[in-house]
Amino acid sequence: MNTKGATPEQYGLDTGGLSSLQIEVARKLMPIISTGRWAVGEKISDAALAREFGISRTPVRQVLQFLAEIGTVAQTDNRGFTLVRPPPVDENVDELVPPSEVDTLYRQIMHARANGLIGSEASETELLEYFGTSRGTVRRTLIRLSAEGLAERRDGHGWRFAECLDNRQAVNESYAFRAIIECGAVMEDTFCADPEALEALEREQTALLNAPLASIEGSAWFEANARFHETVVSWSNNRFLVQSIRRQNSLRRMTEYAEFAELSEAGVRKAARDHLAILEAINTDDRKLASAILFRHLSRSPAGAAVTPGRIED
Amino acid sequence: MNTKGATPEQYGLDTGGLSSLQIEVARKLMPIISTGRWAVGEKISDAALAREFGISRTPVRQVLQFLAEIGTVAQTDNRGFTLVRPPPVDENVDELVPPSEVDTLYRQIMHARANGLIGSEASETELLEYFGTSRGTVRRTLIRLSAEGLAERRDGHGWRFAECLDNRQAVNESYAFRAIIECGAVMEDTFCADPEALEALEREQTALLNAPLASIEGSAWFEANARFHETVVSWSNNRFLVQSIRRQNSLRRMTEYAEFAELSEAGVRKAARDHLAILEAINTDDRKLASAILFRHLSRSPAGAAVTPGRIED
DNA sequence: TTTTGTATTATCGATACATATAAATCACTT
DNA sequence: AAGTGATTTATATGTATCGATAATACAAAA
Repeated sequence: MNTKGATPEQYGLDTGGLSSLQIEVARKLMPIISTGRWAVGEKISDAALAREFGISRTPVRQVLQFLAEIGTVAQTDNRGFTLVRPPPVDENVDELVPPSEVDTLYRQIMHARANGLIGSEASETELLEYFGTSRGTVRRTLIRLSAEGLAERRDGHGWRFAECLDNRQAVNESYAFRAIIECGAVMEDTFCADPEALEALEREQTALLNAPLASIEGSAWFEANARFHETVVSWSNNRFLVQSIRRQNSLRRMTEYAEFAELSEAGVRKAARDHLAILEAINTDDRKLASAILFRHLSRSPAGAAVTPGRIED
Repeated sequence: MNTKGATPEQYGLDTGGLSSLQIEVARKLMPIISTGRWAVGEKISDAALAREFGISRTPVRQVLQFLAEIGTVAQTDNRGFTLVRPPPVDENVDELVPPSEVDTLYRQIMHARANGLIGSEASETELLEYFGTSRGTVRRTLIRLSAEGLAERRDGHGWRFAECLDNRQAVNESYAFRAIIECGAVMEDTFCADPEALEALEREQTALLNAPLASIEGSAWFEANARFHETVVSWSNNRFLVQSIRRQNSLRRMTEYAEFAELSEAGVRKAARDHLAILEAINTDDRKLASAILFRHLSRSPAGAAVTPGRIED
């Protein structure tokens, strides 16, 4: 691999002139359009979107102008943007709007870590040469990893990566940890479910329960689960509990890169049923029941008999 | 305020020529010497210390040379360093070895936030000018805050601080979190106390129970507590539980500086008694009892009646 | 009055170079 | 052989500047 003077283009990345924030916006916006929030011909307000995303109008307008170039929207003088036709299907998104450099490197590092290609410690320069990116990208990626608890600066020089959930022991500990955190969260005095969010989760889990297995993407399944657990814990209104679950999700996401968890019919349905039962219990404010189901849900059978070794079910 | 070409000295910081890593080492090393690990005249091995701290010999030697300058140790040709006399009492530590710029700014930001001097959102430049430090320091401090979940980058520009870094709320959440973690740890199947460590803790806590209040250093008290809780959780044999408590301890170590936890006779004795009762229960393997005492120990009275607002008792 | 388009300003990111300093190596003493 | 001191090398930091771009302010149109 060429490690010197590498430009993004060499790696097939053509950012199409969009900045990283703009890329982020584009990748958020396109699915929204796809799901039909606006009818064809309807006006799309840049100011509203800016407010929704919590940023200024400038990057939003730039993305809309980009979408105008590819014919998704049209800009009329003094009348703003209107939808012409929904953007090309989501699968092309990566091609149309490639992930930012940081996103890419983030994935590469996670992948390399999960497969043992890089050790638990590394200096910036090492990574820089190994992946052939710029120092800044490496730096920002590491900062992001550290914000998620997946890496931390060592005293002196270099970075240390979190160990991955790469062995039976670590996975078991992770489950035990989550059981403690999540059951504790549900039983907190300050726990208070948000009805809207609860309903959204119910819809999502019901869909997972009924959809044909073949139509469920592995990553979609993972993210739905992660969202379920994180949302439930967030109702505890305790930032440290939430932070812990986020970290766990990040760790689990990382191992997901290594193994392509094949979904088993039984596992998926069981998990979705559990999730729905938990939501139901929360909805009727039977927190003890919710906690009990959660505990069982997160308890691995001690022998690990029913579970393929090293596989992550939920 | 002059923001260009500013040197630490202009702000009253005299780092004594020590780098941030060296400062850290010095502040770790001096208490170790104080507790009498080495007798006067005994040799202090730089290599061993470097190994212990997980860094190279270079910064350790520089610190030792600094300690030689102030007469704590002596360097003899080809015979390394030997202890001459324990370093000046801990209270002078800040004066002798001022905290690093990042440490300082960290505390300043926490303090400013807690007192409403800065809002929940701020740009780097704002902080930079407000506190009169360098860009790099601001950056690294923010990164650290974000790693601890107390701040996060906003999309676009600027940073957002955690909702209420105003301490009351955060401290309550911290207590609730620790109660969940520690009680969960004690009740784990894999929990197994190490007799030696248990005995050591008992000795330490007994000493705290009986010592005259005036003789108890605030920081020593804090560290003993931190050690107690971390050790108990470590017996759960769950790396994630241990990690969580470590993080909590380091967070508390920082906030402790912001508020000057004055020790109250009643508080100190009560805590030490609680700790001893917990150890006793663990020793007889009555884990339910241990967990119950722990829970009460970590529960703040809801009205907060007995506790000075914003004070950290344990 | 609200929304849109444009101009201005503020902030951050990228880069480069000089400096500081931590790590690694090696020779020497004990 | 182990530990120490000095040297070399690698790495990170500090500072400054420039350019990109996000935020904001403002003018014009609906």
